[in-house]
Amino acid sequence: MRDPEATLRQHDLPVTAQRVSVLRAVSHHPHATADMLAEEVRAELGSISRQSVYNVLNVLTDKGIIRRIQPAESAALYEDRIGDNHHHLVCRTCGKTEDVCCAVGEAPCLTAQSHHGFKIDEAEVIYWGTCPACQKKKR
Amino acid sequence: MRDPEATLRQHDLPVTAQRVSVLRAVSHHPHATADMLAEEVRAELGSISRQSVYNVLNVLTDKGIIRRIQPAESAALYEDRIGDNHHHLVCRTCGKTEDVCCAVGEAPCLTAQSHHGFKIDEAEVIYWGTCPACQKKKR
DNA sequence: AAGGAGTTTTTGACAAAGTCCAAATCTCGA
DNA sequence: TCGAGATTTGGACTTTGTCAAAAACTCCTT
Repeated sequence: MRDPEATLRQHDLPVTAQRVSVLRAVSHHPHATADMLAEEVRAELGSISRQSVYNVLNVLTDKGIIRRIQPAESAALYEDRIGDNHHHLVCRTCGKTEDVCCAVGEAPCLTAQSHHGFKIDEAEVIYWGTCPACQKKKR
Repeated sequence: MRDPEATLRQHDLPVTAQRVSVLRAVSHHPHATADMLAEEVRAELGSISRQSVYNVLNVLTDKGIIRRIQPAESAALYEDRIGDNHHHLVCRTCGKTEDVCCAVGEAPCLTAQSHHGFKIDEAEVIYWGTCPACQKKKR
């Protein structure tokens, strides 16, 4: 994210310290939870309410400025990188999350064979496995 | 699910009324939440504690007798149909969930290009879209 | 068929992640 | 600089689920 303020203005969102800081936090810490981001923002601004973090994250997500991912058994994670249709790799043991390029092609990168009349707009893919660190620990 | 009792015995699980009933409920109502299943079971047994529903669902999931799916913004859903590596189609508006056959092949049906050293064991795919009913309502 | 060891079920408290609402505060155009 | 309208706050509340201890039950053994 080059310039949080400019990004907000581009989307007709009033610029507030909370929004700028949350946006910067998401940018610097991809795949962080709302809670982790709140910590980050507090380090910068001194304080922010829990509700504001959620407000900001919801607005940014609605506007398509950031993307929300919600792997099973985890709080929602947020990321900066949007529009490139990449997917995620999640460690079953420690929850570590990494980006992976789309295996197939353009979004939606997969097409269901029988779509039951649904109008599909996204194919979300999560690869589940064990990260290198957790593989070692288990041995 | 042909015979809930036999299934439980095959997995060395003591047969209890609660387990039999929950298993039957999952079988008759694929993609139901723990809460919906509890309702179902109450209609059959008269009552069951919330904790027992979770206990049973957890045991059955651990044993691989049923499968848990957790689409974003929804409570966990359970289903009977396992081992065939099918995926899901979820309506963004009403949450309606349907099965779709795997678009590619055997499990894990996709392989990430760069796996970052992870040992991948499953590729979970969720197709997001709008179901026929919700498409009509919006117009 | 009864006894008992070991599981399950139940009950009630607790926790995490979010949302709802109203009051206070802030942003930005005029 | 003012003020309308949007945002932030604080606190209560909801949902989904887990923890722990006591009561009840299952099923093996005799």
